[in-house]
Amino acid sequence: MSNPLSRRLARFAALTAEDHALLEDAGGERVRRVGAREDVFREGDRPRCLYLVLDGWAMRYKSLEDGRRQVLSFALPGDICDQHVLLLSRADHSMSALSATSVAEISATRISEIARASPRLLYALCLSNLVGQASQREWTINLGQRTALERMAHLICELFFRLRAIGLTHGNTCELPVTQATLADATGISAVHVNRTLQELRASNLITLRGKHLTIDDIEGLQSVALFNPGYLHLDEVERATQTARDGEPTTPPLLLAALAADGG
Amino acid sequence: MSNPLSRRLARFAALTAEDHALLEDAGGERVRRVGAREDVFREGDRPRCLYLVLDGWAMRYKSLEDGRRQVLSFALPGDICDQHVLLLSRADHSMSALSATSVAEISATRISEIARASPRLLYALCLSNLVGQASQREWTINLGQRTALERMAHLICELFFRLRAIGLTHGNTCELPVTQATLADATGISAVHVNRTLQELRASNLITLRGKHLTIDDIEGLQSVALFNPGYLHLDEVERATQTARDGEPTTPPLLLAALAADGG
DNA sequence: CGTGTTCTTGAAACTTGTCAAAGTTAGTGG
DNA sequence: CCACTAACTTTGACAAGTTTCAAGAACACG
Repeated sequence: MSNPLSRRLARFAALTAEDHALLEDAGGERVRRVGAREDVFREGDRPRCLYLVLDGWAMRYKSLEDGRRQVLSFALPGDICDQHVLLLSRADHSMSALSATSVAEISATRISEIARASPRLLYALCLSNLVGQASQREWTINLGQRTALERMAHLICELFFRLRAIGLTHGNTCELPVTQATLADATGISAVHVNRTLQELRASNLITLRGKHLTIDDIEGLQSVALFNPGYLHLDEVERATQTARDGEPTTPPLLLAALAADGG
Repeated sequence: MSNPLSRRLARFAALTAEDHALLEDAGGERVRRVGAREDVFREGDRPRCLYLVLDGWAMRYKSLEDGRRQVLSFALPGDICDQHVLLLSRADHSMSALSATSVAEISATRISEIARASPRLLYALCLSNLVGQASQREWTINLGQRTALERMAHLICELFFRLRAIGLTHGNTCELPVTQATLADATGISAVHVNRTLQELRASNLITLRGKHLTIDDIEGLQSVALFNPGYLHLDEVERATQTARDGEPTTPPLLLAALAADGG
């Protein structure tokens, strides 16, 4: 019940005891420890399995030929690297650990076993995938439309909300094991300006940031600066999904895949 | 054989005559004509079906409360709006036509029929979906790391390559029914600066752009300015997928959904 | 207790945005 | 088919935001 994948998927569907049991040994399948700054997989690698972050922070990123680098997303405990790695012949981006991290390697066949055994789990996996897409869209907007200050505030909001959803906050504080250089690669602003931007957020009494220790002093103020609306994170999708579990079929039209499972199962 | 969905999916898998037949009437299911600047669906709408662009150009976009707007992607003939609309209770972004456009409305049940009837089609649909995600990642990098000039060049490269793949180019020219204001919303730069940037591309003898008529004068030069690598568009994915069709099961580990279809079918 | 990484600061340069107005094009109705 | 209007493109001058470079301070690790 307490493994990260269970907790994650439980956000998207009301899982039964059997569902949890199914996920339980998936988490233990094969665990790999990755040190800070080490890659989990690299652009161009042949995909072998899905990676599930059990503990620690990771990021997905992609580089330009000349060395410029863009962080695509941060992966927190319970997050699965996106499924493209299984369908395409080569990974088109890399993933690396920001702190000491442990990741579970889940084979494709295991995933499909899980999905076939439980329509709820398939539904939850699809939703988890779609939430990843929604986040990528939000990052697109963040980079395209927001100012440096707004972007930083937005990123901090996202991380704080996500950490809170998985129980990794204490009141209004959390860890932020990310260097300013990495924040720069995530927000598309220079490292120097990240520094100035963080100072501005501090000066506005919105956050306190010392070392890797972040405190949100004024979450509403921060959200308002960031034009942050947590909807895209779908942190409470479970309400609708609960109906799914009850009726056997989702109340909203299912994605092609969810539909498949419902009919074909 | 000649409908846009067929052509699109044929890029991702070697389709049989039956596959094409299946797709044939899907395209005709229900066609809606949308005038320029008109919305196909709007953020907050309840999803009813998938939209397939048959003809004309459309865009997906999302707005900030204060009116700033980010284009998320352009949809050309053969493109499907992404599938999130079916799994989430509310659309989290809008889609609107850039020119007179016709879109087919494909119901969720129809999609799942198609997917269940042919593993190849399911596989192709999944790939189509993943290519959309890869594009979104590329846009993230574009906005985060490239300069205004590089971004414009990159966007033009993407559009030209995509148009060529669907036969909508004539030599090195194509239509570009997009105002500079829209290009601004897509590249995250101001409309005025878009204008200057286009002039710079013209001055470098890379493109000719008069009205809605675009000519690429030096595609290699443009790609090099843009740091453009067409790989993410997966314009030639069919090679691997051909194997799929032959062996009945993909040679690379299938996505959870493709796996489902292969086993459950 | 070094030593390398990360954070911070200042000044100057550069890119991009804003404002405002003029020119051009396209579409509509008389 | 012209005239008129609205939408779109182009221009210049200036302001603002952000980057770059360079150097010093703080911190973290072995």
